[in-house]
Amino acid sequence: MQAGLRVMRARGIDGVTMRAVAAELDTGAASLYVYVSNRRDLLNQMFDLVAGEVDLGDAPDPARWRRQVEDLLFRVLRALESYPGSARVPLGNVPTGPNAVRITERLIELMRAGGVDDRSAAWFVDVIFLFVNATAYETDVYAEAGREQAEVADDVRQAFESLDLASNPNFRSMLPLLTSGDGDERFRFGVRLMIEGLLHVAPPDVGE
Amino acid sequence: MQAGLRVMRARGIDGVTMRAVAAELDTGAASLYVYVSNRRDLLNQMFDLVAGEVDLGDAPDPARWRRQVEDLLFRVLRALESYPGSARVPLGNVPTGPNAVRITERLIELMRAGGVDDRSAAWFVDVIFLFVNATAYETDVYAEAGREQAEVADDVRQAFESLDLASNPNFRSMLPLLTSGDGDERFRFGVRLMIEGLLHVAPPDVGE
DNA sequence: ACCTGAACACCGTTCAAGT
DNA sequence: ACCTGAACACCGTTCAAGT
Repeated sequence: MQAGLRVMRARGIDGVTMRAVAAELDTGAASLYVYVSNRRDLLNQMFDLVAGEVDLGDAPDPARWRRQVEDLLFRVLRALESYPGSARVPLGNVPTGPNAVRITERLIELMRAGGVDDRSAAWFVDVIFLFVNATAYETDVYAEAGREQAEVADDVRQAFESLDLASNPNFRSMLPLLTSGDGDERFRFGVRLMIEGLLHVAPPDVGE
Repeated sequence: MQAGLRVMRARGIDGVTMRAVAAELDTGAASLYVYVSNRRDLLNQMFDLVAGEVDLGDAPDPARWRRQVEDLLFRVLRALESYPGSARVPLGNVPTGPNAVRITERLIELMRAGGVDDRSAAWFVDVIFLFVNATAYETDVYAEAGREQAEVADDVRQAFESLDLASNPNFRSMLPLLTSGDGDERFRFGVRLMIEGLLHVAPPDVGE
Protein backbone atom coordinates (compact mmCIF):
# COMPACT_ATOMS: atom_id res chain seq x y z
CA MET A 1 0.00 0.00 0.00
CA GLN A 2 2.84 2.36 0.87
CA ALA A 3 4.38 1.26 -2.42
CA GLY A 4 1.21 2.33 -4.19
CA LEU A 5 1.36 5.75 -2.56
CA ARG A 6 4.93 6.28 -3.71
CA VAL A 7 3.85 5.47 -7.25
CA MET A 8 0.79 7.75 -7.04
CA ARG A 9 2.77 10.69 -5.65
CA ALA A 10 5.31 10.39 -8.44
CA ARG A 11 3.18 9.42 -11.41
CA GLY A 12 -0.44 10.14 -10.54
CA ILE A 13 -3.40 7.80 -10.27
CA ASP A 14 -3.16 6.60 -13.86
CA GLY A 15 0.42 5.61 -13.16
CA VAL A 16 -0.78 3.31 -10.39
CA THR A 17 -0.93 0.17 -12.51
CA MET A 18 -0.79 -3.25 -10.95
CA ARG A 19 2.51 -3.81 -12.73
CA ALA A 20 4.04 -0.54 -11.47
CA VAL A 21 3.07 -1.18 -7.86
CA ALA A 22 4.32 -4.76 -8.12
CA ALA A 23 7.63 -3.58 -9.56
CA GLU A 24 8.02 -1.23 -6.58
CA LEU A 25 7.77 -4.36 -4.42
CA ASP A 26 10.10 -6.40 -6.65
CA THR A 27 7.44 -8.89 -7.57
CA GLY A 28 4.90 -9.59 -10.32
CA ALA A 29 1.46 -8.06 -10.80
CA ALA A 30 -0.30 -11.32 -9.99
CA SER A 31 1.11 -11.31 -6.46
CA LEU A 32 -0.83 -8.19 -5.49
CA TYR A 33 -4.09 -10.12 -5.62
CA VAL A 34 -3.20 -11.66 -2.28
CA TYR A 35 -3.63 -8.27 -0.60
CA VAL A 36 -6.29 -6.60 -2.78
CA SER A 37 -9.19 -8.04 -4.68
CA ASN A 38 -8.70 -5.77 -7.68
CA ARG A 39 -7.32 -2.37 -8.71
CA ARG A 40 -10.38 -0.54 -7.42
CA ASP A 41 -9.87 -2.10 -4.00
CA LEU A 42 -6.18 -1.10 -4.08
CA LEU A 43 -7.09 2.52 -4.81
CA ASN A 44 -9.73 2.58 -2.07
CA GLN A 45 -7.26 1.31 0.50
CA MET A 46 -4.68 3.83 -0.68
CA PHE A 47 -7.20 6.63 -0.43
CA ASP A 48 -7.73 6.12 3.27
CA LEU A 49 -4.00 6.48 3.82
CA VAL A 50 -4.15 9.82 2.03
CA ALA A 51 -7.06 10.85 4.28
CA GLY A 52 -4.89 9.83 7.22
CA GLU A 53 -2.34 12.50 6.33
CA VAL A 54 -4.82 15.31 6.94
CA ASP A 55 -4.23 17.28 10.14
CA LEU A 56 -7.55 17.84 11.91
CA GLY A 57 -6.43 21.12 13.47
CA ASP A 58 -7.21 22.38 16.95
CA ALA A 59 -10.39 21.79 18.94
CA PRO A 60 -13.65 23.33 17.71
CA ASP A 61 -14.08 26.92 18.85
CA PRO A 62 -17.61 28.37 18.51
CA ALA A 63 -16.10 31.83 18.01
CA ARG A 64 -14.27 30.89 14.82
CA TRP A 65 -15.81 27.63 13.59
CA ARG A 66 -16.36 28.92 10.07
CA ARG A 67 -12.69 29.67 9.61
CA GLN A 68 -11.85 26.30 11.11
CA VAL A 69 -14.06 24.53 8.56
CA GLU A 70 -12.46 26.51 5.76
CA ASP A 71 -8.95 25.67 6.95
CA LEU A 72 -9.74 21.98 7.40
CA LEU A 73 -11.10 21.76 3.87
CA PHE A 74 -7.97 23.45 2.53
CA ARG A 75 -5.84 20.84 4.27
CA VAL A 76 -7.94 18.08 2.69
CA LEU A 77 -7.47 19.75 -0.70
CA ARG A 78 -3.69 19.90 -0.20
CA ALA A 79 -3.53 16.22 0.75
CA LEU A 80 -5.47 15.25 -2.37
CA GLU A 81 -3.31 17.46 -4.56
CA SER A 82 -0.14 15.84 -3.25
CA TYR A 83 -1.32 12.54 -4.79
CA PRO A 84 -2.42 13.57 -8.29
CA GLY A 85 -5.73 12.09 -9.28
CA SER A 86 -6.46 10.59 -5.87
CA ALA A 87 -9.62 12.73 -5.74
CA ARG A 88 -11.17 10.49 -8.38
CA VAL A 89 -11.40 7.69 -5.82
CA PRO A 90 -13.95 9.31 -3.46
CA LEU A 91 -15.88 10.60 -6.48
CA GLY A 92 -16.58 7.00 -7.45
CA ASN A 93 -17.06 5.31 -4.09
CA VAL A 94 -18.26 6.72 -0.80
CA PRO A 95 -15.14 6.44 1.38
CA THR A 96 -15.84 4.32 4.44
CA GLY A 97 -12.29 4.02 5.78
CA PRO A 98 -11.48 5.07 9.35
CA ASN A 99 -9.40 8.07 8.33
CA ALA A 100 -12.12 9.46 6.07
CA VAL A 101 -14.64 9.00 8.88
CA ARG A 102 -12.30 10.82 11.25
CA ILE A 103 -12.35 13.91 9.02
CA THR A 104 -16.15 13.81 8.78
CA GLU A 105 -16.35 13.48 12.56
CA ARG A 106 -14.32 16.67 12.97
CA LEU A 107 -16.37 18.51 10.36
CA ILE A 108 -19.58 17.62 12.21
CA GLU A 109 -18.04 18.72 15.52
CA LEU A 110 -17.20 22.08 14.00
CA MET A 111 -20.70 22.62 12.64
CA ARG A 112 -22.32 21.62 15.92
CA ALA A 113 -20.03 24.10 17.67
CA GLY A 114 -21.43 26.68 15.24
CA GLY A 115 -25.02 25.75 16.09
CA VAL A 116 -25.81 24.38 12.64
CA ASP A 117 -28.90 22.16 12.47
CA ASP A 118 -27.96 18.46 12.37
CA ARG A 119 -29.93 17.84 9.21
CA SER A 120 -28.12 20.62 7.37
CA ALA A 121 -24.76 19.52 8.78
CA ALA A 122 -25.25 15.94 7.58
CA TRP A 123 -25.99 16.93 4.02
CA PHE A 124 -23.36 19.64 4.04
CA VAL A 125 -20.69 16.97 4.58
CA ASP A 126 -21.78 15.21 1.42
CA VAL A 127 -22.10 18.35 -0.67
CA ILE A 128 -18.86 19.98 0.42
CA PHE A 129 -16.73 16.88 -0.15
CA LEU A 130 -18.15 16.62 -3.63
CA PHE A 131 -16.90 20.16 -4.18
CA VAL A 132 -13.48 19.56 -2.59
CA ASN A 133 -12.96 16.38 -4.60
CA ALA A 134 -14.01 17.98 -7.86
CA THR A 135 -11.67 20.91 -7.25
CA ALA A 136 -8.75 18.60 -6.51
CA TYR A 137 -9.51 16.40 -9.48
CA GLU A 138 -9.56 19.34 -11.84
CA THR A 139 -6.22 20.64 -10.56
CA ASP A 140 -4.73 17.16 -10.73
CA VAL A 141 -5.66 16.58 -14.33
CA TYR A 142 -3.71 19.65 -15.31
CA ALA A 143 -0.80 18.64 -13.12
CA GLU A 144 -0.77 15.16 -14.60
CA ALA A 145 -0.61 16.62 -18.09
CA GLY A 146 2.51 18.42 -16.88
CA ARG A 147 1.04 21.87 -17.33
CA GLU A 148 1.02 24.90 -15.08
CA GLN A 149 -2.32 26.24 -13.94
CA ALA A 150 -1.50 29.66 -15.38
CA GLU A 151 -0.59 28.13 -18.72
CA VAL A 152 -3.92 26.31 -18.91
CA ALA A 153 -5.76 29.51 -17.94
CA ASP A 154 -4.09 31.29 -20.86
CA ASP A 155 -5.20 28.61 -23.29
CA VAL A 156 -8.77 28.80 -22.04
CA ARG A 157 -8.79 32.57 -22.37
CA GLN A 158 -7.54 32.28 -25.95
CA ALA A 159 -10.10 29.62 -26.82
CA PHE A 160 -12.88 31.85 -25.54
CA GLU A 161 -11.58 34.91 -27.33
CA SER A 162 -11.51 33.10 -30.64
CA LEU A 163 -15.18 32.14 -30.34
CA ASP A 164 -17.91 34.06 -32.11
CA LEU A 165 -19.53 35.70 -29.11
CA ALA A 166 -22.03 37.93 -30.91
CA SER A 167 -24.91 35.85 -29.60
CA ASN A 168 -23.42 35.62 -26.12
CA PRO A 169 -23.13 39.29 -25.04
CA ASN A 170 -23.25 38.62 -21.30
CA PHE A 171 -20.59 35.97 -21.55
CA ARG A 172 -18.42 38.26 -23.64
CA SER A 173 -18.66 41.21 -21.30
CA MET A 174 -17.76 38.99 -18.36
CA LEU A 175 -14.81 37.25 -19.96
CA PRO A 176 -12.17 39.02 -17.89
CA LEU A 177 -14.04 38.13 -14.69
CA LEU A 178 -14.68 34.55 -15.79
CA THR A 179 -10.98 33.92 -16.24
CA SER A 180 -9.81 35.88 -13.17
CA GLY A 181 -8.43 34.49 -9.94
CA ASP A 182 -6.50 31.33 -9.20
CA GLY A 183 -7.75 27.94 -8.08
CA ASP A 184 -7.31 28.57 -4.37
CA GLU A 185 -9.24 31.83 -4.45
CA ARG A 186 -12.12 30.23 -6.32
CA PHE A 187 -12.09 27.27 -3.95
CA ARG A 188 -12.30 29.60 -0.96
CA PHE A 189 -15.17 31.48 -2.58
CA GLY A 190 -17.10 28.24 -3.19
CA VAL A 191 -16.56 27.04 0.35
CA ARG A 192 -17.74 30.37 1.75
CA LEU A 193 -20.86 30.31 -0.42
CA MET A 194 -21.80 26.98 1.06
CA ILE A 195 -20.94 27.79 4.68
CA GLU A 196 -22.90 31.02 4.47
CA GLY A 197 -25.75 29.25 2.72
CA LEU A 198 -25.85 26.87 5.65
CA LEU A 199 -26.96 29.77 7.83
CA HIS A 200 -29.67 30.96 5.44
CA VAL A 201 -31.22 27.85 3.91
CA ALA A 202 -33.84 25.90 5.85
CA PRO A 203 -32.66 22.43 6.94
CA PRO A 204 -33.71 19.74 4.47
CA ASP A 205 -36.84 17.74 5.16
CA VAL A 206 -35.35 14.31 5.62
CA GLY A 207 -38.73 12.71 6.10
CA GLU A 208 -38.37 11.60 9.68
CA MET B 1 -19.36 11.97 -33.32
CA GLN B 2 -22.99 10.85 -33.28
CA ALA B 3 -21.61 7.31 -33.36
CA GLY B 4 -19.61 8.11 -30.24
CA LEU B 5 -22.71 9.38 -28.47
CA ARG B 6 -24.60 6.20 -29.24
CA VAL B 7 -21.77 4.20 -27.72
CA MET B 8 -21.57 6.45 -24.65
CA ARG B 9 -25.30 6.34 -24.00
CA ALA B 10 -25.29 2.57 -24.16
CA ARG B 11 -21.99 1.67 -22.55
CA GLY B 12 -20.75 4.72 -20.67
CA ILE B 13 -17.59 6.76 -21.16
CA ASP B 14 -15.23 3.84 -20.57
CA GLY B 15 -17.02 1.99 -23.33
CA VAL B 16 -16.14 4.77 -25.74
CA THR B 17 -12.99 3.13 -27.08
CA MET B 18 -11.57 4.07 -30.44
CA ARG B 19 -12.31 0.54 -31.61
CA ALA B 20 -15.95 0.62 -30.44
CA VAL B 21 -16.66 3.96 -32.12
CA ALA B 22 -14.92 2.81 -35.28
CA ALA B 23 -16.98 -0.41 -35.30
CA GLU B 24 -20.15 1.69 -35.07
CA LEU B 25 -18.97 3.35 -38.28
CA ASP B 26 -17.96 0.06 -39.93
CA THR B 27 -14.31 1.00 -40.14
CA GLY B 28 -11.07 0.56 -38.21
CA ALA B 29 -9.81 2.51 -35.21
CA ALA B 30 -7.03 4.11 -37.20
CA SER B 31 -9.53 5.86 -39.47
CA LEU B 32 -10.88 8.01 -36.64
CA TYR B 33 -7.66 9.97 -36.50
CA VAL B 34 -8.77 11.83 -39.60
CA TYR B 35 -11.53 13.53 -37.59
CA VAL B 36 -10.01 13.70 -34.08
CA SER B 37 -6.46 14.10 -32.92
CA ASN B 38 -6.84 11.61 -30.09
CA ARG B 39 -9.37 10.08 -27.70
CA ARG B 40 -9.38 13.14 -25.47
CA ASP B 41 -10.29 15.30 -28.43
CA LEU B 42 -13.07 12.88 -29.39
CA LEU B 43 -14.55 13.08 -25.89
CA ASN B 44 -14.34 16.86 -25.84
CA GLN B 45 -16.18 17.14 -29.14
CA MET B 46 -18.80 14.67 -27.92
CA PHE B 47 -19.27 16.63 -24.72
CA ASP B 48 -20.37 19.75 -26.52
CA LEU B 49 -23.07 17.73 -28.28
CA VAL B 50 -24.32 16.63 -24.87
CA ALA B 51 -24.34 20.27 -23.74
CA GLY B 52 -26.36 21.03 -26.86
CA GLU B 53 -29.17 18.80 -25.64
CA VAL B 54 -29.84 21.01 -22.63
CA ASP B 55 -33.00 23.12 -22.86
CA LEU B 56 -32.24 26.66 -21.67
CA GLY B 57 -35.80 27.22 -20.43
CA ASP B 58 -37.80 30.42 -20.69
CA ALA B 59 -36.50 33.99 -20.54
CA PRO B 60 -35.00 35.25 -17.26
CA ASP B 61 -37.64 36.54 -14.87
CA PRO B 62 -36.36 38.66 -11.93
CA ALA B 63 -39.28 37.42 -9.82
CA ARG B 64 -38.21 33.79 -9.95
CA TRP B 65 -34.61 33.73 -11.13
CA ARG B 66 -33.45 31.47 -8.29
CA ARG B 67 -35.87 28.76 -9.26
CA GLN B 68 -34.87 29.20 -12.88
CA VAL B 69 -31.20 28.65 -12.01
CA GLU B 70 -32.12 25.57 -10.02
CA ASP B 71 -34.19 24.14 -12.85
CA LEU B 72 -31.54 24.84 -15.46
CA LEU B 73 -28.92 23.05 -13.38
CA PHE B 74 -31.23 20.07 -12.98
CA ARG B 75 -31.59 19.88 -16.75
CA VAL B 76 -27.80 19.94 -17.13
CA LEU B 77 -27.57 17.15 -14.55
CA ARG B 78 -30.13 15.07 -16.46
CA ALA B 79 -28.27 15.52 -19.74
CA LEU B 80 -25.00 14.39 -18.14
CA GLU B 81 -26.68 11.42 -16.51
CA SER B 82 -28.11 10.26 -19.82
CA TYR B 83 -24.53 9.75 -21.06
CA PRO B 84 -22.90 7.87 -18.18
CA GLY B 85 -19.50 9.21 -17.28
CA SER B 86 -19.71 12.21 -19.60
CA ALA B 87 -19.31 14.46 -16.55
CA ARG B 88 -15.68 13.41 -16.31
CA VAL B 89 -14.93 15.36 -19.48
CA PRO B 90 -15.62 18.87 -18.12
CA LEU B 91 -13.88 17.92 -14.86
CA GLY B 92 -10.67 17.49 -16.80
CA ASN B 93 -10.86 20.27 -19.37
CA VAL B 94 -12.62 23.61 -19.24
CA PRO B 95 -15.32 23.21 -21.92
CA THR B 96 -14.97 25.88 -24.56
CA GLY B 97 -17.49 24.56 -27.09
CA PRO B 98 -20.37 26.76 -28.29
CA ASN B 99 -23.07 24.76 -26.53
CA ALA B 100 -21.29 24.88 -23.19
CA VAL B 101 -20.85 28.64 -23.62
CA ARG B 102 -24.54 28.97 -24.43
CA ILE B 103 -25.46 27.45 -21.05
CA THR B 104 -23.06 29.75 -19.22
CA GLU B 105 -24.53 32.72 -21.08
CA ARG B 106 -28.00 31.83 -19.81
CA LEU B 107 -26.75 31.28 -16.27
CA ILE B 108 -25.17 34.73 -16.26
CA GLU B 109 -28.36 36.29 -17.67
CA LEU B 110 -30.33 34.72 -14.83
CA MET B 111 -27.99 36.02 -12.16
CA ARG B 112 -27.93 39.49 -13.64
CA ALA B 113 -31.72 39.40 -13.63
CA GLY B 114 -31.45 38.63 -9.93
CA GLY B 115 -29.16 41.57 -9.30
CA VAL B 116 -26.13 39.41 -8.41
CA ASP B 117 -22.79 41.22 -8.54
CA ASP B 118 -20.87 40.38 -11.72
CA ARG B 119 -17.78 39.25 -9.83
CA SER B 120 -19.81 36.80 -7.76
CA ALA B 121 -21.73 35.62 -10.82
CA ALA B 122 -18.53 34.88 -12.73
CA TRP B 123 -17.05 32.71 -10.02
CA PHE B 124 -20.39 31.13 -9.25
CA VAL B 125 -20.46 29.69 -12.76
CA ASP B 126 -17.17 27.94 -12.15
CA VAL B 127 -18.05 26.69 -8.69
CA ILE B 128 -21.55 25.47 -9.49
CA PHE B 129 -20.49 23.52 -12.58
CA LEU B 130 -17.84 21.80 -10.51
CA PHE B 131 -20.64 20.73 -8.19
CA VAL B 132 -23.00 19.66 -10.98
CA ASN B 133 -20.29 17.67 -12.73
CA ALA B 134 -19.15 15.97 -9.54
CA THR B 135 -22.75 15.02 -8.71
CA ALA B 136 -23.30 13.57 -12.18
CA TYR B 137 -20.01 11.72 -12.15
CA GLU B 138 -20.79 10.09 -8.82
CA THR B 139 -24.22 8.93 -10.02
CA ASP B 140 -22.73 7.70 -13.27
CA VAL B 141 -20.10 5.55 -11.63
CA TYR B 142 -22.79 3.66 -9.80
CA ALA B 143 -24.89 3.37 -12.94
CA GLU B 144 -21.92 2.07 -14.91
CA ALA B 145 -21.33 -0.59 -12.30
CA GLY B 146 -24.91 -1.65 -12.97
CA ARG B 147 -26.08 -0.87 -9.46
CA GLU B 148 -29.12 0.96 -8.18
CA GLN B 149 -28.58 4.09 -6.10
CA ALA B 150 -30.62 2.60 -3.24
CA GLU B 151 -28.56 -0.57 -3.32
CA VAL B 152 -25.32 1.38 -3.03
CA ALA B 153 -26.80 3.45 -0.17
CA ASP B 154 -27.56 0.23 1.70
CA ASP B 155 -23.99 -0.99 1.30
CA VAL B 156 -22.61 2.30 2.56
CA ARG B 157 -24.90 2.21 5.57
CA GLN B 158 -23.77 -1.31 6.37
CA ALA B 159 -20.10 -0.41 5.97
CA PHE B 160 -20.52 2.47 8.40
CA GLU B 161 -22.45 0.40 10.91
CA SER B 162 -19.74 -2.23 11.01
CA LEU B 163 -17.08 0.37 11.89
CA ASP B 164 -15.89 0.90 15.44
CA LEU B 165 -17.43 4.28 16.08
CA ALA B 166 -16.58 4.65 19.76
CA SER B 167 -14.13 7.43 18.96
CA ASN B 168 -16.53 9.10 16.51
CA PRO B 169 -19.59 9.86 18.65
CA ASN B 170 -20.87 12.73 16.53
CA PHE B 171 -20.57 10.70 13.37
CA ARG B 172 -22.36 7.79 15.01
CA SER B 173 -25.25 9.83 16.29
CA MET B 174 -25.74 11.37 12.86
CA LEU B 175 -25.55 8.17 10.85
CA PRO B 176 -29.27 8.08 10.01
CA LEU B 177 -29.10 11.66 8.78
CA LEU B 178 -25.85 11.12 6.88
CA THR B 179 -27.42 8.34 4.85
CA SER B 180 -30.85 9.95 4.39
CA GLY B 181 -32.29 11.42 1.23
CA ASP B 182 -31.69 10.60 -2.41
CA GLY B 183 -29.27 12.10 -4.89
CA ASP B 184 -31.70 14.64 -6.30
CA GLU B 185 -32.65 15.99 -2.89
CA ARG B 186 -29.03 16.39 -1.88
CA PHE B 187 -28.23 18.03 -5.20
CA ARG B 188 -31.04 20.53 -4.70
CA PHE B 189 -29.82 21.26 -1.19
CA GLY B 190 -26.28 21.93 -2.43
CA VAL B 191 -27.49 24.20 -5.21
CA ARG B 192 -29.63 26.16 -2.77
CA LEU B 193 -26.73 26.58 -0.36
CA MET B 194 -24.70 28.16 -3.10
CA ILE B 195 -27.44 30.36 -4.53
CA GLU B 196 -28.32 31.63 -1.08
CA GLY B 197 -24.64 32.10 -0.24
CA LEU B 198 -24.43 34.28 -3.34
CA LEU B 199 -26.69 36.77 -1.61
CA HIS B 200 -24.75 36.80 1.66
CA VAL B 201 -21.07 36.52 0.74
CA ALA B 202 -19.18 39.61 -0.36
CA PRO B 203 -18.12 39.52 -4.03
CA PRO B 204 -14.57 38.22 -4.45
CA ASP B 205 -11.74 40.70 -4.80
CA VAL B 206 -10.58 39.91 -8.30
CA GLY B 207 -7.78 42.45 -8.13
CA GLU B 208 -8.93 44.84 -10.80
C1' DA C 1 -2.99 11.02 -51.88
C1' DC C 2 -5.76 8.72 -48.98
C1' DC C 3 -7.14 4.92 -46.03
C1' DT C 4 -6.39 1.13 -42.89
C1' DG C 5 -4.55 -3.78 -41.36
C1' DA C 6 -1.37 -5.05 -38.59
C1' DA C 7 1.88 -4.08 -35.20
C1' DC C 8 3.62 -1.92 -30.93
C1' DA C 9 3.65 -1.02 -26.25
C1' DC C 10 0.85 -1.06 -22.95
C1' DC C 11 -3.36 -2.54 -19.51
C1' DG C 12 -6.17 -5.76 -15.49
C1' DT C 13 -6.90 -10.27 -14.41
C1' DT C 14 -6.58 -15.38 -14.50
C1' DC C 15 -4.57 -19.81 -13.93
C1' DA C 16 -1.55 -23.65 -14.68
C1' DA C 17 2.72 -24.88 -13.60
C1' DG C 18 6.32 -24.69 -10.61
C1' DT C 19 8.28 -24.48 -5.73
C1' DA D 1 -0.29 -24.73 -0.04
C1' DC D 2 1.50 -20.84 -1.75
C1' DC D 3 3.43 -17.87 -5.29
C1' DT D 4 3.97 -16.17 -9.94
C1' DG D 5 5.39 -16.43 -15.20
C1' DA D 6 3.05 -16.48 -18.93
C1' DA D 7 -1.12 -15.99 -21.29
C1' DC D 8 -5.59 -13.82 -22.45
C1' DA D 9 -8.41 -10.28 -23.90
C1' DC D 10 -8.31 -5.97 -24.10
C1' DC D 11 -6.48 -0.67 -24.78
C1' DG D 12 -4.61 4.05 -27.73
C1' DT D 13 -1.75 5.16 -31.27
C1' DT D 14 1.45 4.65 -35.23
C1' DC D 15 2.91 3.58 -39.77
C1' DA D 16 4.04 0.87 -43.77
C1' DA D 17 1.82 -1.17 -47.21
C1' DG D 18 -1.84 -1.29 -50.16
C1' DT D 19 -5.46 1.13 -53.13
